[in-house]
Parts: sequence; C-alpha cells; structure tokens
Amino acid sequence: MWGMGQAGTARGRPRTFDRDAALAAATRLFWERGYEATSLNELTEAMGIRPGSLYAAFRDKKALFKEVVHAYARSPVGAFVGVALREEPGAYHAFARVLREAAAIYPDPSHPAGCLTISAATNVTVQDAEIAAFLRDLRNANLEIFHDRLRAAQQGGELPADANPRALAGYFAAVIQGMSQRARDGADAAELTEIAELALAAWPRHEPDPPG
Amino acid sequence: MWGMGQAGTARGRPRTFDRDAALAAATRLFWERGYEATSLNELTEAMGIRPGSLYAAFRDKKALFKEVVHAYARSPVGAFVGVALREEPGAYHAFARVLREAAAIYPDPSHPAGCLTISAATNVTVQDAEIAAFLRDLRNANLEIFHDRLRAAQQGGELPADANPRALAGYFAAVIQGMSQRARDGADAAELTEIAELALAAWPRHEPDPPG
DNA sequence: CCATTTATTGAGTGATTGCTCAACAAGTAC
DNA sequence: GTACTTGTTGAGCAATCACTCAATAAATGG
Repeated sequence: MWGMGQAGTARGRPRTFDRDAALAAATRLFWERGYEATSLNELTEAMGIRPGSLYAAFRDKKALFKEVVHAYARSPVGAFVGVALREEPGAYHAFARVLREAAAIYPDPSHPAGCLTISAATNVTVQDAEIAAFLRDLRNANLEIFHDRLRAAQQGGELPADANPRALAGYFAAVIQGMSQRARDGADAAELTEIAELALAAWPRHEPDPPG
Repeated sequence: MWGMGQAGTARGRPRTFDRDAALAAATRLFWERGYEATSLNELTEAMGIRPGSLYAAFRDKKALFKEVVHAYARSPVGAFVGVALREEPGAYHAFARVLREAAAIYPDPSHPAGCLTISAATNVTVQDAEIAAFLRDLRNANLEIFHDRLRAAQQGGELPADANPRALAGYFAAVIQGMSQRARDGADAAELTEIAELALAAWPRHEPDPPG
C-alpha cells in the first residue's frame, strides 16, 4: 500500500530534502511573482534542490504550481473564506468576517501580499492558458459558494425578498479581488479594513414602509 | 523643426506601415496577455512588421508598452474615469457614472476585457519590475484623484463631516479593480452593472438624528 | 548625377526558458 | 553479498527570449 505516508515500506534511496519545506518555498515564489514570471532556476535555488529532483518529486512546473495552489487552499491563509462561511451562523456576520479577515490577511508582511488564487496567473502565455483557466475556474467556484450562501440567507429571511443574491455574490467577489489588488499595490490593514466596512454598508436591509 | 508630424521636410525613406495601426495592434496584444506574456514574435506578427522596424519606430519593448499605455489613457475607453469626474458636477453622480460606465466598458467585446492599466503587469519578472512599478504608480495616482474629488465633495457639503474621503477613495478603487477582474473572468455588463449599483449603496448619507 | 538620411530586411546574437538523461548514490528485499 | 528501486547530480537539450546589424531600399537636398 503505497502513497500512505510514513506507513508501509520505503524502498529506494530516501529523499534528501523536506518536501513540504520545498513546496512552501515554491509557494512563496509563485505567490510573489506569479506562475510564468517564476523560473525553474529561481524555484530550484529557493527550494534548495536540482532540477532533476524537482521533476522527480513534482513532475512538472504546472503540476508543482497546482499542488502549491491546493496546499494554499488548505492553509489557514487560503481557507479563511470557507471557514468563515461555515462557522458563522448569520449570513451578514459571515460576509463581514470574510471581509475583515481579508483586510487583516492580505497585507500581512509574513507572506506575499494579496491572494495567491487571485493574482498568480493573470498574465499568461497561450501555451500556459491551462493554468490561467485553472485559477479562473477556482475563482468562479468561490463565486458560486457566495451565491449559494446568499440564496440560503434569502430563503431564511436574512435577506429581503427583493435582494439579488447573485448580484450580491458578484459584488463581494469583486470587492475581495479589489482588496487583494490594493494590498499588492501597498494598501495596509487599516486602509483595507475601512474598505471592508464601507463594502458592508451595501448589505440590503428591509426597507421601512414608504411614507404616505 | 522635427517631431511636428506631417509639417516640415520628411527626409529619408518613408515608413511603410501605419504607426498608429501598429500601436493599436500592440495595444490589443498587451491588453489581452499582459506585458511579459506578449513576445516580440507575436508583436511583430500582429503589427505586420519585422523586429528591426519595431525597434526603429518604438526603441524598446518597454518603450512600446509605455507608449501603448499612454495612448490607452487618452483613448475614450481608458479615459472615461477622468472625463466623468471632470464633467459631472455632483460627486455622487460622478462616481455613479464612473462605476456604471466601467460596467459597460470592461466587458465590451470590441476590445479585451477589463482595464489595461489594472491587469497588464500583475505578474512580472524581477528584471521588468520597472514596468510593474510604472503601472502601480499609475493606479495609485488614480486613487489620489478619487481622494481629491471626495475631499472637495466633503468640503462642499456633499459628504457628511464624519465620512472618510480617503477610505471611500480606496473603496471605489478596489471596487473598480475588482470589476475589471470579474470582467476578465467572464462577467457580463448586466452582472457588472448590478455590482456597480450595490457599490453605490455604500455612499455615506447624512444620518437622521437617532431616536430618543 | 551624388551625398545624406531614414526604413526595411533577413540572418543571427547571447542569454534564458522548461526540461531530460546517463551516471552515480543510497536505501530495502532476499 | 546481488537484485531492485528510488533519488541526486551535472551536463546539456531544443526552443524561445529580447534584440542587433550589415546590406539594401527609398526618400530629399544639392
């Protein structure tokens, strides 16, 4: 039974480097510069290995990048959106938490600015269009998660009947993507928090009966 | 007196291609794929010229790109923000027009999706960091224009005294950048218009006196 | 005509790209 | 020990990158 981690028999020469540490180094590079702007030379140097080892352990530059994205999506920094939507019972408080945490995480100097998924493959050659499509699908999947949550909120009475869950999902997705970009352009946590609070002002309230 | 266009004496062999048309072709490519992902091979093919002609007419890939950006900033598609802020007397209506026009322009199929300035140099090699900085400065300059307009609006009484012009400027900048990204991810004019309308709901109103 | 100036052409520059491979190293299975 | 399996190494692959240049072409000035 192979592929089960440390269990079973480990045959052949053991790996001489820490696979997770190497993946983390690659993550940092891809996050900072994006997919294509990161060369194999930079990758191997940052990971402390030679090209042969990289290809033996990760198969491809593309496969390495996809593994980086999947690991990122499971890390606290990359998974905060899903966690907040899952943990917060109220829809408004869920999205408020998402925006406020984004404002704190995106400019955090302990890692590259912004969101890896949003900014790592915006400019890409035709031959690497697959990578761009991969991230675009991921972003649009996140949009659907927003939409589902907001539709449920409307059915639960948390959103007025005349609110538009799909439009609201697109709005929050756009704001979050914009916050990521602003963080990459140098915006700090204070500025992003103010943006988050303003964005929350768009949350649809039940209108009082018009006078007259 | 040289550099005056068709006036004066035109010595030497005349150019055999339309410089503006070539610039437009380059613009479309850079707009679609970004700075680094666009190769000189693609550029010369799209512009219908050989490398020598490109370097004689535009000096550099970098210089060509900067000229593309400057031409874009003067075109109706790239200048709509400045025009709206200049023409609309009311601050709210000015920003409303900016957002609504962005919703119409960004997904327009007659040109690549989104804003060239926002998306043409997000992923860039270290050696081309100058290009990334060039566009970042441009974006941050736009932020300052927003800020100035909103500060003036507050002094003119269009914004309540407790509103924060700087935060509001960052908010609108983030929304617009997010709308550009959403357009690149496939959002149509209808979806972007709904995003624009929701974004406008964050405009600070003078609060009524709290009851009690 | 000739001199001058500018543009175009096609071949080709060195550097870098992602990637491969034969040789060797280091482990387990028996 | 031998056989087998897997990892590392260093050299080097073809392709592409942005870019250059001598030769030639096409205009004006005299």
